[in-house]
Amino acid sequence: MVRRNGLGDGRPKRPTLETVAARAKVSRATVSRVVNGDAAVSPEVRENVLRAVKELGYVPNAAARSLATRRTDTVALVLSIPRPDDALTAAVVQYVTSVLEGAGKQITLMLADTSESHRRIVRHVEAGLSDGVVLLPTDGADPLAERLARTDVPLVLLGRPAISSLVPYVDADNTGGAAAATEHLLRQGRRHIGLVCGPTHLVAVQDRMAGHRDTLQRAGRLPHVALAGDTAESGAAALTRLLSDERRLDAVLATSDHLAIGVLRAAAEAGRRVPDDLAVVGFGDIEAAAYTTPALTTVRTPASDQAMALARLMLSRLEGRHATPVVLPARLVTRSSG
Amino acid sequence: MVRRNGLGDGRPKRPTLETVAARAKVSRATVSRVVNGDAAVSPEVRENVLRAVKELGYVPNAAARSLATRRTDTVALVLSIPRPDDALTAAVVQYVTSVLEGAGKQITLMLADTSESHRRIVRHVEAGLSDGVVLLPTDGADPLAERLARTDVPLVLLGRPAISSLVPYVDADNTGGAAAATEHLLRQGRRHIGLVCGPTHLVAVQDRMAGHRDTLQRAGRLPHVALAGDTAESGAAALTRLLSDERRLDAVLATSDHLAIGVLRAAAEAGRRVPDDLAVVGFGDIEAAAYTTPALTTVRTPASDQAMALARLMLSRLEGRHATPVVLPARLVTRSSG
DNA sequence: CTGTTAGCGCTTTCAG
DNA sequence: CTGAAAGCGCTAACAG
Repeated sequence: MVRRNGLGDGRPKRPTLETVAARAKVSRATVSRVVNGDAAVSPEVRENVLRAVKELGYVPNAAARSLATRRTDTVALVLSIPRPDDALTAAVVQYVTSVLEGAGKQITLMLADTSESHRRIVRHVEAGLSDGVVLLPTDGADPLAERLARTDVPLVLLGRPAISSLVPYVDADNTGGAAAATEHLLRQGRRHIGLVCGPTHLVAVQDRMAGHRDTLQRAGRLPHVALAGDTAESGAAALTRLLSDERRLDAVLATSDHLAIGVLRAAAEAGRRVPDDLAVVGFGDIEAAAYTTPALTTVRTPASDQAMALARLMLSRLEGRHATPVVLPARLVTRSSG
Repeated sequence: MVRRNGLGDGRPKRPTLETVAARAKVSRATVSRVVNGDAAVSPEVRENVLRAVKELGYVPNAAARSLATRRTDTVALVLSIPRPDDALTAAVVQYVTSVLEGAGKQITLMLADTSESHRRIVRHVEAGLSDGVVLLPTDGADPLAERLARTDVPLVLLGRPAISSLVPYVDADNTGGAAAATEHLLRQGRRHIGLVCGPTHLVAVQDRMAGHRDTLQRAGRLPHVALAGDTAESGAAALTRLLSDERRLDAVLATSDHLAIGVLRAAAEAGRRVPDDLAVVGFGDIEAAAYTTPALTTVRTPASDQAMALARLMLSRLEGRHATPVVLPARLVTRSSG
C-alpha cells in the first residue's frame, strides 16, 4: 500500500545546492551560477555541476530562491465568477496562462467576487506571492485596481476602467463594434432600431451603448432603448417593451448574445419573423449564437478571437515594456438573424 | 507620474516580523505566534502585537514562511486547453478554485498540453511550489498522473484514469448516465437506437459506450454504433452513416452535446423529424443544448451541476481525509428532442 | 507564557 | 573564474 500524504505533511527530503556542490566538488555559489546560467563559469566546471544536478535530480527550491531574490515569477490572474458558461473568460484564462507559462511565470488564479476576496487578493500581493497582476473585468474591479496599484506591483486590466487612471489596460473596441453593428442595420434600410442593453454599470455595456447611439445620431435616427439584465429572459422582456413603445421597430441590437437570444424568442412569440420583420444582432459571439434559429448575427469580441494577441499585450504591459492602453478591433459576424 | 515597476523589479521594503517585534517590545517568536493564532499568548501581549501589526500594515512574507515550514498552501490545478467554449472545465475551475480559496489555499493554474508542459509540471511540484495537485482530464493525463504520484505530493484526478491505480479520483457516472438515456429511449418504444460516439480513447466516452451497450443488451436490442470526433460536423456525418446502415433508426444517443447538435442538423437534412421520426439525446448539457431546435434532451453531468460538491470531494481527498474514488450521479434532462 | 537559538535553501557581494 | 560569508524573513524546538 502506497503511503499517501495529506496536504499538510511536507515533502520528503530532496537534494539541495549543498548536496550538488559536494558532489561536484565546488562551492554552492558556483552551482547557483550554473543553475541560473548566470555568471561566467569555466566549461569543465559547468559540465561537472550539470552532471551532478542530473544525477541527483536536483530542482532548486522555489521558496528559498524567492526569499533571496524577492521575486516569485508568479502572476496573479484575478477574475470574478462568471456565468458558468462564460466562454470568453475561459478563453482569456487559457491564453493568458499559456503566454505567461511560455514566459516562465507561474499563474495564481484568484476569484474576486466578495469584498472578502478583495482583501485576500491585496494580502496575497503584499505577502509577495505574485509580482504581477492581471485583472479581468469584475464588478468591483475599479476599487480593487486602485488598491492594487498602490501596492506597486505591476498591474494590467482587461477592459477599460470606469474611472481613468494610469493603470494600463487592454480592451475590445466595444464602441466600434456596436457602431459597426448599427451601421450594418442602417445599410439594410432598417429605420427603427432598438437597443436592448445589459447592466449599465459595466463599462463595456456603456461603450456599446455609446457606439450605437452615436451612429444612430449621425444617421439622424432616434434611439429606442430598453434596459435589461444579462439573461435571455430579461432580453425577451425588453423586446416586448420595445415593441409596445414602437410598433414599427424593425431591428434590434442587444449588448450581449444572451439578451439577443431572449429577443429572438420574444420576437417569435410576438409573431415577428426574423430577420424579415425584425433584424436581431447580438454581441459577443458566444457558442450558442451559432445554434439559435435563425443563427445569430453578432459582434465578435477580440477576446474570443484574438485572445492570444491580447494575452501577449497584457504580458508586455506587466513587464513594464508598455504602459499605454490597447484597444483591439471587434468585428461583425453575419449570420441569418440580421 | 507614478513610477511603475517591471515584473522583475522586486518590491519596496515592507515591515518584517522584526519590525513588529521591536514595536510591540516582544520577541519575533511571540509575534509569529500571534500572527499564526498559534500557541498560547497572554491577551495583553497579543493585543499589543496585533496593534503593532495593524499600525505597520504587516503582512507575513510567504516565501520565508514557506521556506521554514516546507509548505506552500498552494494547490496546482492542472488542465489541458479545452475547446475554447468548454463550459464544463470553466465551471470546474471556478468551483475548485472557490473551494480551495475558502480553505485558505492558493491555486496555481497549469496547462498540460505538451510533453514540455508535463515536464514543467513535474518540476513545479519538485520545486516545492505546490503541495497538492488536482488533475483535470487531459489527453496524456495518465502518464502525468503516474509521474506525479511518484513525487509524493497528494494528487486527485477528475475522471477515472484509464489504468486503475491508487490515485483517488472523482468522476461523473458516465455509465449510469448513458444507461439512463438509453432506458429513456427504450421506454418510449424506440426500437432501433444508434450511438454516435466521440473520441474512444477518452475514458468518459468508453464509459458512456459501455452504459449504452449494456442497457441495450439487457433489453435484447442490437447496437448501432458510429464513431465520430467531437465536432458537430462529425456528429452529422455519423448520423448519415447510421441512417444508411439502418433506415429504421428511430433514436440516437450521442456521447456529447456537440455531436448531438450535428445529429440534429443532419436529421433535418435527411428529412427526419425530431423527435417524431428520430429521438436525439446528447450528453453534457452544454449551454447551447437549450437553444437548439428542438431543444436537446441530454444527460447532465455533475460537473456542470454539482460542481461545488465535486470540488469539495476533491479537496477532502487532497487533504488525505479520503482516498476512495467517488462517482457522482448524472441525470437526464428531458427537453424536446427525445 | 515568552525569549533564544538555529536553521529552511538560495543568492549575492566581496575577496582572492 | 571561484569560494567564503552574510543574509532574505520566518518557524520551531528548547530553555527558562
